[in-house]
Amino acid sequence: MAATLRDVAREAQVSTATVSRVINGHGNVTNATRARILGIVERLNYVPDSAARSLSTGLTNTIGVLLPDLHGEFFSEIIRGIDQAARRRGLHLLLSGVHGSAAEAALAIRALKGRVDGLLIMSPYADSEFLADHSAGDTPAVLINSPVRGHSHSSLCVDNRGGAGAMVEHLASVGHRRIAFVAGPKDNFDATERLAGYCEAVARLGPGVREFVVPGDFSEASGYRAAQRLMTLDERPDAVFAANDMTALGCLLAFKEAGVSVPGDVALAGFDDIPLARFVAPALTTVRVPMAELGARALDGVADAVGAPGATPSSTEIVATELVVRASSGARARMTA
Amino acid sequence: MAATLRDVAREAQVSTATVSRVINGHGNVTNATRARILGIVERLNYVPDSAARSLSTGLTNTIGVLLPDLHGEFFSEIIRGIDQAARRRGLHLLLSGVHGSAAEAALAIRALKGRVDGLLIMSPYADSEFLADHSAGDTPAVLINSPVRGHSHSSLCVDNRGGAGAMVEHLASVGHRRIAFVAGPKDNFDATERLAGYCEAVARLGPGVREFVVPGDFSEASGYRAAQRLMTLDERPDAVFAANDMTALGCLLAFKEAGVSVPGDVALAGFDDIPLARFVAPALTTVRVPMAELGARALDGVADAVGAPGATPSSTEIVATELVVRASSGARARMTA
DNA sequence: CTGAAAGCGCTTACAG
DNA sequence: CTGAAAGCGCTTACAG
Repeated sequence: MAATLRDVAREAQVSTATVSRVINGHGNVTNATRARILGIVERLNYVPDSAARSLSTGLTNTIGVLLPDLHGEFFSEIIRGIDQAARRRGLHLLLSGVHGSAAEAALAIRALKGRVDGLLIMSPYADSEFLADHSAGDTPAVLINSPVRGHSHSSLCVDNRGGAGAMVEHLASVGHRRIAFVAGPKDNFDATERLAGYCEAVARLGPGVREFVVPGDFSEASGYRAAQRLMTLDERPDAVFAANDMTALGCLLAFKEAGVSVPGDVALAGFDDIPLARFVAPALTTVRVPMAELGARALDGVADAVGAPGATPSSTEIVATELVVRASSGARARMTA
Repeated sequence: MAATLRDVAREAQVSTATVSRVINGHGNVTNATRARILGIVERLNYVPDSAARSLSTGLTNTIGVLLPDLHGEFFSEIIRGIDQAARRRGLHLLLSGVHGSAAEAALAIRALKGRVDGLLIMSPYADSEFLADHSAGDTPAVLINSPVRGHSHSSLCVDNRGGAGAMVEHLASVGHRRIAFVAGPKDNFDATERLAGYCEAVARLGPGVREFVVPGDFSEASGYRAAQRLMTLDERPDAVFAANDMTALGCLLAFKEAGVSVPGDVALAGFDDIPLARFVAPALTTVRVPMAELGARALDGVADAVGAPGATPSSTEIVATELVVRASSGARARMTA
C-alpha cells in the first residue's frame, strides 16, 4: 500500500493539516518541522493522491481533449501543440478520440465530468448549442474550427477563407486565368470555407478569371477522378487548386499518367502542407495550416478560462495560414523548401 | 452548481445508497423507486463526479500513456490504436508527452498517481529497474519497445530483428549479394535490433553475402551522406538497406543526384513503411511496423493486468512486422501497392 | 506556527 | 428492498 498523508503525519507527529501545508508550500511552517516532514515524505516515497486532492479542491489540473478522426499528420501535430502548451502550464491531458455522432460526443463530455477543469473540443457536432446542452455549462471550453461561433464559449478557427483567397491570387499573379477548384466534402466546415475563399477571390479578380468547381471529398481518389474529368474539358484549366493536399496528390497522379506536365501544362496547388507535399515531384505549392500552433493556442485559451472563471471573454480567434510556394504552381517567384 | 448524488436522493426521498445502487445498476431496487430516481437524475441532469467515485472505489477507469517524441505518423498511429482499444473497454486515456530525461519521465509517472489504474509506457528511460523505483510498484504497466525485459512488468516489442532478417533475405532472393546496411543511432533499441537482424541474416546467407555497415542516425541527411560514401567505394553495393525509411529517402536523393538508377544500378530498402514510402519514385520496399496494432495490444495488456491484479503473467510479446515489396528493391516478385 | 474538525461526492458492507 | 454510517485521502477555514 502506498503511503498517505496520514502516514506521513503520524511519523512526523504532526497533524495532517501541517503535512498538507508543507506539501503545498503554504509558508507558515517552522523550518525544522518542514525539514522533518520532507524527510519522511522522501523516505516513505509519499505521493499525494490526485483523486482525493481533486475532490477537496474541485480542481483536477486536467484538460479534456475531444478530437474527431483526423488524418495522421494533423492529428499528431495538433496533439503535439496541445501537449507542449499543457506541459508548460503543468496541466494533464485527458484524451477522447473519434466520435461518430453527436450522441457519442455528448457521452464523452459527460464522462469527463469531475475529471477535467476545462474542455478543448474539435468535433463536427460540437456547436455552442450542443455545448450548452451537454457541457454542464460551468466547464470552460474552447472549440477548434467549430462551424458555429458560440456566445458562451470561445472558439479558434483556421483562416481557411483567407488562405484559399491568397492561393487564388498567387496563381493569378503568376499568370494563370482558368483556375479550377476541386472541392471537399459539402458538410465539412474547412472544405466549405476554402471553397468560399476561392469563390470570393475569383469574383474579386474580375472578368478574366472565372469560377469553375469540381466535386471532391478530400480523398486522393477524388482528386484523381477530378483531374481526369478536367482533362476531358474543351477548355482545360491552366491551374487546379485542390481543397486539400491529398486531393492535389490524386490530381498529380492522374496528370502524370495522362502525360500532362505539372506545372508545364497545368499548375497545381493544394491546402494543408502535409509532409508529403515537399517530397512529391514537382513539390506541391500549398497553404500551410499551423496545426501545432492551433492546438497550443486552444489549450492556452482553456487554461486561461479555467484560471479566470466568469471573466471568459468568449472570443473567436482566427489562426492565420501561410502560402507556401513550391514548384507545382509554376511560379517564377521565390521558392520555399 | 451541478447536481450531486445527495440532491437526487433528497428529491427522490431515498438515501444516497439507493441512488448509488440505481446509478451503478446494482439490481436490488424496486422498479418503482428505480424509475422515480432515474426520472430525477434525468431532470436534474445528474452526472456522477469521477473524482469522488475514484476516491471511494480506488479505480479511475483511466490508463496513463507515456510517449517519447515520436515522429508524426508513428505518433498518430500508435495513439489511434491505443484510443480504439481504450474506447472498446470504456477506458479513458491520460496522455503524457515527450520526456527528455529519466527524471522528467519519473516526475510524469508520479504525477499520474491517483489518476490512473495502469500505465502504458514508451520511453527510452523506462526499463524495469526505473519502473520499480518510480512506478509505486502497485500500478500495472506495460512497456512498449523497452530495451530491458522486466520481470515485474509486461512488455511489447516490435520484431525488428526478424523484419530486418526478412528484408535481407528478400534482397538476396532477388539476386543481390553486396548488401550494405545504413545503421541508426547506436543508443536506439530499434536501431540496434535492426542492425542485429541484418548481421544475423548476412551470416546465415553464407560466404556469398558479406556484412557491410555504414553509420547513420535515422535522419534523411544521414542517409544522404551514407549513400554518397557508398558510391565512392571500389566495390559498390548492389543493394542498400537503410535502418529506417527516412534514411532510405536520403539515400534515394543522393542516388538521384548522382545519376545512379534505383533499382537499376542499386536496390534500395527501408524500414517502417511511412506513408511517404508509397509515394516516392521508385516506391520504396520496406518493412511495415504495425503501430496501431502495437498500441492496441499494449492497451489491452494494461487493461487485463488492471482487471486481474497479481495474476500478471508479465509476458514479453513480440509484434510481427511485414515485408512490403515495392519497386525500389528491383524485385521481379509480386508488387504491393 | 499548529491542530481539530468538517467537508469534497461518492460507495459499500452491515443491519434491518 | 432500503438506510445509517463509515470511509476513500486530501484541503481549508477556524481557533488557539
